[in-house]
Amino acid sequence: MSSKAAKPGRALTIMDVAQAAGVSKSTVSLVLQDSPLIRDETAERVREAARKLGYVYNRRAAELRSQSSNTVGVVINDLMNPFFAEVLVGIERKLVDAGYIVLMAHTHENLDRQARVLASMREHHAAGIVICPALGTPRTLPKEVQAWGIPLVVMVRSLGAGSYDYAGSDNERGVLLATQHLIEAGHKRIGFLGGRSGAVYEQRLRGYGKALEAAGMALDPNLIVESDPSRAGGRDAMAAMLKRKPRATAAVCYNDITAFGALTALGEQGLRAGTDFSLVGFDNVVDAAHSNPPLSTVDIRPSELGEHAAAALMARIGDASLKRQVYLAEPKLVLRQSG
Amino acid sequence: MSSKAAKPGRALTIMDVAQAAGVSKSTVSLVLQDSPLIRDETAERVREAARKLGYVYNRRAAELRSQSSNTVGVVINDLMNPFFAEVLVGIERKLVDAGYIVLMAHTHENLDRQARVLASMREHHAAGIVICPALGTPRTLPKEVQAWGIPLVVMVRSLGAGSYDYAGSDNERGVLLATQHLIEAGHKRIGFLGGRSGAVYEQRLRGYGKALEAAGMALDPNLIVESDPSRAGGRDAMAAMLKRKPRATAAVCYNDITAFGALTALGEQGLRAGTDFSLVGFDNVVDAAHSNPPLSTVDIRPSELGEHAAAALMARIGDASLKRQVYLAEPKLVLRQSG
DNA sequence: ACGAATTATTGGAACGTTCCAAATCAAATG
DNA sequence: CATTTGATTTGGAACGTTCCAATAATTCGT
Repeated sequence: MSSKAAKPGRALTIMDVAQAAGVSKSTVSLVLQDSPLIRDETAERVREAARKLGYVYNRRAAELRSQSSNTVGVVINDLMNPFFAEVLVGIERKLVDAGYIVLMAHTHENLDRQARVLASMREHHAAGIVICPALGTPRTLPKEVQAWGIPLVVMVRSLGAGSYDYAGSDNERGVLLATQHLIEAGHKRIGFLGGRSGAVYEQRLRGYGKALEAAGMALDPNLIVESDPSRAGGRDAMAAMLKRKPRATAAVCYNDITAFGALTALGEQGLRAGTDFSLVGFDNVVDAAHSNPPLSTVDIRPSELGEHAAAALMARIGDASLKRQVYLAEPKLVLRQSG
Repeated sequence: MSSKAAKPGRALTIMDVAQAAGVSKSTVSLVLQDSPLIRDETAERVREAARKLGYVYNRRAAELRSQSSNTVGVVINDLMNPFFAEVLVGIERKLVDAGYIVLMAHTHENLDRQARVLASMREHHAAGIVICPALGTPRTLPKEVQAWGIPLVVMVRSLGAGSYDYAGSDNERGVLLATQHLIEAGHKRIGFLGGRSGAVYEQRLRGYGKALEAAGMALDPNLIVESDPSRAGGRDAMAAMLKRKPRATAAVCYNDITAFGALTALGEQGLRAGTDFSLVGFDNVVDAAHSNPPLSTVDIRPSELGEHAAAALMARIGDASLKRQVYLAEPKLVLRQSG
């Protein structure tokens, strides 16, 4: 709003404010920290001077001296997937509301990039890091980052056993629910569509297998088709699935984004999801309610997941000795038109 | 990888490395900056010592002393829109490749939040900021941020006349192209669907009007229906549009995401885009190629746009006296199945 | 082999804050 | 009025770098 001085030689410092207010720099510092040590009257005078001069706090200097930090690193593997965008939004909101600011990096599933940005965040003295690890991330990552002395929470993709904080969802159960639903609807040939590697894939696929098994149905490998976890991937996967005979009549998808792609492939064959083929996704991305047709899916509340990850990180920053924190979103099946 | 010491009293500093390498702290500093002043042999010895000790560079201290910064602020208004996610990815990639790191904030179109995060980035001494301003951002913002001494580039939403750097697209021409296409396809009742306020909306709407005018067609306000720029909004808008009589037979959408919503509404009426109704979007988000059916749209290469914004910012950081930089993506119509 | 020119290295001040122990002030006590 | 107590305020050191001017080491020309 009101920025007066910005020219004078160097930047305004606490000393300039001190002088203008007729107090010492220490007093100004205390005021800026809202210390109760300073008499209200004095504090007000200092604040007034700061405002008048257009002083701006130098957080770098402050953090250097106090060995503190209010920046948090967030590393995301695939922002093109709206699921992660939602998660990121949740994280960011929670952190900013708590007074942090986010150092964000996108790895695009590239391990080199991931290593680089982590190192950079370390150099920047991030107060903590939340990461959704790129595919192929070594299980030793949490230990390594912790050795740096930086609190870490792993998100979505678990990294094997270990004592790191984690926020994710119960993937196995989620897909189990979805598959059961299709079974109950009377489908006899149910496919598992999309996705490929990684812990999440395995967990979801397991849920599929278990549901089939519980219903006494055989798992037909012919009905599992892998793909990139993207819309394009889902489209290709569904196209492939429709070619396999005997044809599936329903499928649970690796995630919503592949389900969207599958919807397209169905449309291209003149098939409509919900009537000609039953489809259910996973994630319940906000747009799942508005796809064509609206997608039945497993809700794991993505942005809440992000908020929980952020909360866990802040808790860990606050107390390094906390016991392991794990948030597992409880999956809920939400039925819409696609299946 | 190899972190040995992390315990000893305080954190490792340049002085520890100096001692271990048998040189002065100044020499170590020079080595860390890859200064050619230091003999190769000495430099190697220093690096070796640093590696052995597990030294990590303290960028905060360095930046404080040198009054430099390698962090850039990026503020985004709506990450839920894949268009912005793509733009962000482009920005991030370009910046990280150039050695910067991104301070990211999401405003969710909230002016308070925007003001807060900008102030925070200022305190953090961001080297520059790229912003896609929240709706209702005062036109004075660029001047204000520049007065802070922070290079700024405005993205997507222009902020009136002024000498700020800008990266966006030729919205009027883009929509004009789209509308002309529908006219040439023989449509007589063409709607404009979705979007609401802001510079972008006005520009796109103007392109629509101009195309109609050039073809000697009257602009029927009844065919313009506003909405949130979201999938849900687009869905509602299309539902509304289909109710107005006489009915439109085609529409150009404010952007891809509303077009996707429109596709859903069409589906719900048993109509298929491309045959029963022609629809064209705007942005060419990557998923536009894989919607159901694939969306005809105006391509403005979102991630490239982000890269250009980042490039402009870096150029400005490098030379404050540069003349105004403006990148306007040249829109290209890409025809797929929806229209 | 000697001073000049060049190349390498270095110590101390500085960046803008916070921390600490000590100094000052006001009020209260005896 | 001197003294103790508690509330305020303060100067200087410290955080871990980089910058600068100056010193030390090396190379060169003759």
